[in-house]
Formats: sequence, C-alpha cells, structure tokens
Amino acid sequence: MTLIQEKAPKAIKSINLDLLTGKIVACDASMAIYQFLIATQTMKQGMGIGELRDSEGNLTGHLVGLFHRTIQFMENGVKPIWVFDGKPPELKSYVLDQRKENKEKAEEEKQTLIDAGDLEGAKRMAGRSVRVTPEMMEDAKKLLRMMGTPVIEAPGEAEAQCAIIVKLGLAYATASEDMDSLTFGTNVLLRGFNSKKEPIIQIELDQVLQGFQLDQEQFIDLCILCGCDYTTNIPGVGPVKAFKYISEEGGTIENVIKRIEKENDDPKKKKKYTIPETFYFKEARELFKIPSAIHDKAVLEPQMKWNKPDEEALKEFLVERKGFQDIKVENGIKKLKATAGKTNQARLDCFFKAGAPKTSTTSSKDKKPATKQTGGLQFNNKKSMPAKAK
DNA sequence: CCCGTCC
DNA sequence: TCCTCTGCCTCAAGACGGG
DNA sequence: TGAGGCAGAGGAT
Repeated sequence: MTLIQEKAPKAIKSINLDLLTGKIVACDASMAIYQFLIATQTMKQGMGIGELRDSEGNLTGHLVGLFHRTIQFMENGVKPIWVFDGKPPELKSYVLDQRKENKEKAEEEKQTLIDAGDLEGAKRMAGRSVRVTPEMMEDAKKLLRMMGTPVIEAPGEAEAQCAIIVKLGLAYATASEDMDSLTFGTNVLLRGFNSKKEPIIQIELDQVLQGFQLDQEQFIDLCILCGCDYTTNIPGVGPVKAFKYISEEGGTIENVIKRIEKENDDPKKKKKYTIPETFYFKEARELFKIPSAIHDKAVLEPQMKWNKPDEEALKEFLVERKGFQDIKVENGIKKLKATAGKTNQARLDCFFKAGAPKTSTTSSKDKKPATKQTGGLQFNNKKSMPAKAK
C-alpha cells in the first residue's frame, strides 16, 4: 500500500460512493460479515461482551449490517453482488491454522479479562476471537437472496472470484479491504467500507502497473515477494527491497533469487538472505494467475439479476426468526422498493467526465479529509462533481 | 454532533 | 554518523436515530 | 486484518 502511494500515487483516489451510481460492485461477503460482527460487539457492564443475537442465541450482527449496507448501495444506484468463499487453496492452510490458533488464544484471553473485570481489554480480544460459522454464512445468503440481490458462491476464494467478475466486465470494481484483489487482477479495487469515518478509496490496477512499470505477471511476483497468504516470504526483504529487486531483475522471482544467491557469495556484503524452504512462490504464482473461480461468463451472467425483494419471506425470516423490529424491516423494504429503476441510469455527471472520479489523490500526508468527509457510506448528493464548467 | 441501541 | 528498511507493537474495525 | 508508531540492524556516507 505504501508502495503504491509512493510509486503510483495516481492510482489512488478518494471518492464518494455516489460517483458509482449505475455501476455494479462485487463485494467480498466474508470480509464484510466479519467486520459487521466485530463492530456490533459492545461492552456490557458486569456482563462481559454483548453481541446481537436472535432468541435462540445465534449471532445476527452480520445480518443487520448486510441488510443496511445493501439498502445503502441500492439507494445510491450502486448494484452489489455478494460473493462468498468456497474452499481455500491448500497452500493457505498454514495461514488458516495459524489464525485458528490465534482465535482460540484470543478467546481464552477474553474470558480471563472478563473475569478480571477488564472489559476494555476483553473487547479487543473479542474482536480477534470472532468466528463465522457455516450457518451464519447460510443465513447471510438467505437474507441477500430475499432482498433480491445476487449471491455468488465461489468455488475458491471470494477475492479471486470478484476479480474474475470484474475482469469479465460483469462488474466495475471489487469491494474489499484486501490488496490481494489487485494481485488477482481486478481492474478497480474499492476499500474503506470497514470504517464509517474514513472516505472510500479507489485503486486502479492499470495505474498501479504503469506507476510500477510492471506488467501483471511481474506485479504478481512482487506481491508474493512482499508477503502473501500462500507462502512465507524472505526474511529481511520487505516492500522496498522487493520492488527494487523485481524492477532490476526483469520481474521474476527466479531472477531475484539468483541475484540474492550471488550477493550472498560476495564477501563484501554482510547481509545474507536465506531463502526459506517453504518459499513456494511458483505455486503461489499459479494461484494468482489461474485461481479457482468461475471463469465462464455464460455461467455468471444469469446469476446477476436484481429482483424485487420478497416482502413476505423477509418479514418471516427477520422478524419471526431473527427478532428484528418489524417496523424497521418494513422501512427497509420500502426503501428497497423505491430504488427500482434508480440503478439503471448512470449519473448525468458521468457523461461529462467519463469515469474520472473526483480526484483528491491522497498523498500520504495530505492531512485528514479536507472536505469534512462525513463518513464512508454517506453520500454528498450535492456538488459531488465540480460541475465541470464547460 | 454524540452516543445508546440494534438483535 | 546518519539514513533506510524491516519487524514488532498497538489499536480500531457498522448503521441508525433520538436527544 | 491493516495502518501507524517505534526500535534496532545494516548499508550508505
């Protein structure tokens, strides 16, 4: 990320979501669900950590979050597709085991802190111990389908599937916090939905590549060198060295390794880099180049239909089973219905300044949002475009 | 705007 | 000696609406 | 999980 700010500042833009009116956005569902669950945790005096639950004790924070965010998208004429994870690749199991272990540790730690009366600390730990069960995923899919929103079940990682959808031209951008989407080749990445305070950041892949002077394959190797979920990296090599080596050695890790080995033999150099045996860069590279995902446009396209919300089903599910207040559900449905047609017309603005969103190229130290940005998911309905005096 | 509440 | 870079630490992480 | 702040090792000067 800091690399991009440095070498390709033009790739990064701070935007308002209403600039995406008329566009389709592929959203990483697991990521959002996880964030919603964490954000809805609260400290309960004398009772530890509180979460949103239905009468049977199942967590419901993710449903609340998805319900509202989907409505917000639709109200602004942005059509979401929610993409769910399938099976992670084998190479990721090390990372996943690690995370599972951390979660278990955090869970114990949380309990200890609650018993000790340290709710602040317990809340921090609670955030790390959140676990999303298959049932919760199914609830989420059910809800979104009832809302008339497309749900795609990826065979592999959602990130990868989102990127493929965008590459096929079926969506404008991927919404995720994870930079991996760029490695998978999404043209545009939108991030910052996880924070209600910060603005949305748009990152354009072609601008990144241009700034880096790399092609996509070289970029993949760079990302692997910098460290990814699929394999270890080389200790001592961070983003800066990785970029330097990749740039100077023709953009392949094979060449970088050759160079490192040569420099290791050089007695003048003190620093020796050891390439770990577990540096499975070739396998990782393949996963980025040809990820497990639905690549067939003809299979994806029919799944991408936005339907009217199923009012009866939503009430039954959310009110009867999940304990939502019926007035809120009704209001939500009303809003959803009102968006019919709204999503089909691109903003007039877009015709004038084709695809060039309000740029406030966020260079790292531009201070905070200059224009009192109200928050990630709020939209300036006025003046979002400088009217483009013609 | 702040902060309690949503389930 | 200074500077650059990496690695380790810590922290925050939603949306709504009433007051 | 990521982003910002800080310490220390190693190279550059």
